[in-house]
Amino acid sequence: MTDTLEQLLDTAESAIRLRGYHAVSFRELADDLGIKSASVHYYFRQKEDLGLALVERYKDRFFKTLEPREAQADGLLARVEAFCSVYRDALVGSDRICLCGMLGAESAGLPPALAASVADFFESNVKWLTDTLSEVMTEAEAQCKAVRMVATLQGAMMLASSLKNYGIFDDAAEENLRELKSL
Amino acid sequence: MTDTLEQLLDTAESAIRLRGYHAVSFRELADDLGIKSASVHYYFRQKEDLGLALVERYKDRFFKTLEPREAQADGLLARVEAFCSVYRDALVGSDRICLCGMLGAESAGLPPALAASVADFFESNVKWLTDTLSEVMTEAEAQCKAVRMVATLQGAMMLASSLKNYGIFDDAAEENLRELKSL
DNA sequence: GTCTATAAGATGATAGAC
DNA sequence: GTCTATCATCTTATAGAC
Repeated sequence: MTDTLEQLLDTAESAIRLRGYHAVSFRELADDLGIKSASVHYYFRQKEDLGLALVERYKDRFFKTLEPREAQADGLLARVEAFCSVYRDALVGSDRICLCGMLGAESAGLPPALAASVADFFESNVKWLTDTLSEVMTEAEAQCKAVRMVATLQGAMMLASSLKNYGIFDDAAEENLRELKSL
Repeated sequence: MTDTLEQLLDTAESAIRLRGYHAVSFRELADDLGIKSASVHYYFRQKEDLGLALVERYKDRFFKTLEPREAQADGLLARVEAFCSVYRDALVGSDRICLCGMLGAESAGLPPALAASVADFFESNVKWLTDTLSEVMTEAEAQCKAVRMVATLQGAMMLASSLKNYGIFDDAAEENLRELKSL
């Protein structure tokens, strides 16, 4: 039996990734856990604090999932494939888009600190890919391709979710890799 | 002086594209227009009706903007560039992401009819690009590239908005076209 | 840690006057 | 068309008991 804090984070992440930050309330999360909303406030004084904790946890998890896959990958293409596979697992494993994809869209309506933490996730993503791709091209070229790849993966999650068809994510992601292979 | 309905649609679209469907209220829209929320209900009985009207108007505007640019474009590449330019103008002209990009992310939390109308926007987008690209490749290949292109444009809007840097959209979009040129 | 109780305000929506 | 008035409900958040 997981403790309440962990259950709370899981439930909140799941709800926000499905419907967005403003569509999720402390009451609803409390109901899901069989507690009262005042108890949710015990863990997170404000909703913003919950959001910040969720994004921090999400970032940690993302890179902790990526690291061993990267270490095991043989060659540039395999490392980029590893990166894409973390995205794919996030989508397919939860039937939800990326937490930061959702919050990134809602950015302008979020508490500034939360929006900044989300932006940091994207910067880290782009940096990781840029560093990886820089092995075989100039850094400027690598950054363009890195930005495009993160944009494609995020957009493909949103599209696949709206159209209720994961094949769409795979089509877009494979197209990404196909281009890299022909390099 | 535009009439109230048009002002209402403009204000609502602007607010939703900035902060999301659930972060926008009838009261807030009424305040922006200097009227009362009961008057907003005169135009749209439910919030869902407003959402539906917004997406319909957005779809119309998108394709009415695209058509003359398509007609004027010379060759496949120019036609795809025309498509991308409608996206770019939507982002840069309003300092906001695509209405359907925002609602697509929030899809699972929206009234089903609204989510369906948003999905239809994406299907139309993919169909237009698939038909265009089919001139020079198989339809299966064209569809993969079409899906990827819409995903990239949508994701790039979200990224550019989160990172507050339009250069990011341009990098991703140009990368899209570069690939097409080398075909 | 979790509860009850409560506050102050927002929200979608309606009835009916002007 | 726009208003006032009102509703039931939800929301974030706090104080203080157990």
